[in-house]
Amino acid sequence: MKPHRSIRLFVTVGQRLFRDSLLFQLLQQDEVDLVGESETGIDTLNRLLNADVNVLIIEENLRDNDGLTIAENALSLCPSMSVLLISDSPVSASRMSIYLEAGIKSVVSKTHPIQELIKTLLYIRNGQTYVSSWHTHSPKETELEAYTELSGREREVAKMMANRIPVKEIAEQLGVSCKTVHSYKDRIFIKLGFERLPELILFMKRHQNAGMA
Amino acid sequence: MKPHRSIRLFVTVGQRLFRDSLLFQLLQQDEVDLVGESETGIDTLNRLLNADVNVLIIEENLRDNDGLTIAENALSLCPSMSVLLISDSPVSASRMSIYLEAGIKSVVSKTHPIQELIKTLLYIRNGQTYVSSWHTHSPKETELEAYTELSGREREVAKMMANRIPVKEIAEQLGVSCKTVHSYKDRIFIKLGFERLPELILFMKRHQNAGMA
DNA sequence: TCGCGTTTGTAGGAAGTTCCTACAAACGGG
DNA sequence: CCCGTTTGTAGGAACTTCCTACAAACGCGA
Repeated sequence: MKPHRSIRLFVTVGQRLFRDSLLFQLLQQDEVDLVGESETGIDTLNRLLNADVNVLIIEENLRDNDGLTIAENALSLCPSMSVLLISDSPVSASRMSIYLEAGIKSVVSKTHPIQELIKTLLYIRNGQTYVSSWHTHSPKETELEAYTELSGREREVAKMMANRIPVKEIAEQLGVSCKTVHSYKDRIFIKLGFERLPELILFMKRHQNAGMA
Repeated sequence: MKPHRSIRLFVTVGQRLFRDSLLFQLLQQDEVDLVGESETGIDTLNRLLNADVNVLIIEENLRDNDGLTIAENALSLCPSMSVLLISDSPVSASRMSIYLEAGIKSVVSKTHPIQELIKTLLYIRNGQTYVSSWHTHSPKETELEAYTELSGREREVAKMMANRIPVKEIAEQLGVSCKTVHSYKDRIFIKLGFERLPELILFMKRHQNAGMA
């Protein structure tokens, strides 16, 4: 299977600060090709036509309109597009079915971690629907689970890396070669599904705190 | 002058999705050491004491309380801390003076680009106050300005990089060595003040669109 | 308890990126 | 016309990423 074709993405999020940080995050996925962004529903509708959009990520509550309405209109303009709605709070199953009927492919709530959004985006890009698990087990558990998968050495390295200790120094302190430390790093990232250091840092900080509580 | 000591940061932002993406952004600055995060004001107050916080970034409107009140209380607990308030909309000069009087070091609005937040964070870490320019010239202008500083070759490279064309291919197409392309990249990043590819991509996309309009 | 598949600790190579330095040719003012 | 700056070009050192390797330890089922 080929490394999927790129995602022609349009993002509609009201607040610049959050739109920016979301976009930076999304643009780290190298299959993401941003073809447009907007703050409002009307503007989004106006610009969707010229953009050959593949996936639309849109906030539920926009300044000028409600995202569901916009999404419905958008879908009648480009039926082949996948819509991912960002809701303010988790949606109930009944509400979800309304969304699905409207043709929306997935809903991610603002209470979800951002990885959820990215995972969902990658998932729905080919038109599948993705109903994220209503977390029968809390995300906390999943994370702890992941953590316990790390081996002793891996944990040591993870901790040190989360404290921004440079690879070289870690190698010295553990008495192994830099290459070895990199190997641990690779394995940690694979096991936890991370791609970049900030993810690891955040994970470890949260984990530490969770451990204390 | 030494590369400043680290910023012991506490972040209070209600929505997980945005908190996460903000944090990932902030954690890319390697002087940032996250010592805590929270969704609510009360919780923030409870935890500030044990954390030896250096800078507190806090949203203006929290679920349980108003950020200003929390910030004031927080400041009476740790007077040495710098507070950066994230406001929902740009604050007027008069409102700003209220904030400043309360001891808040800076206010960044959710309508601002995220670079503004980071710049401000780095600025206030030593206790200075930072009143961001009320944009006598629009950010658009500043950006265009920056763009015109790129030389011909730099622009070509910038465009190609923004389209995710790999360095090697750029080098071939321009008939120069990879090293040269890297040099352009370096210069582009310096001139525009960027640190990572997503910033460049977003900048170029926005610039293209601005150019078309 | 033996044997075999998996995980863990260890490390090397290739390719790519970042950061810094270099240098000649072109450019732009005074 | 001279000199400082910008532009086009590239090399080196150090580091990261990705992939492969391999022996020792581990765990589980016959």
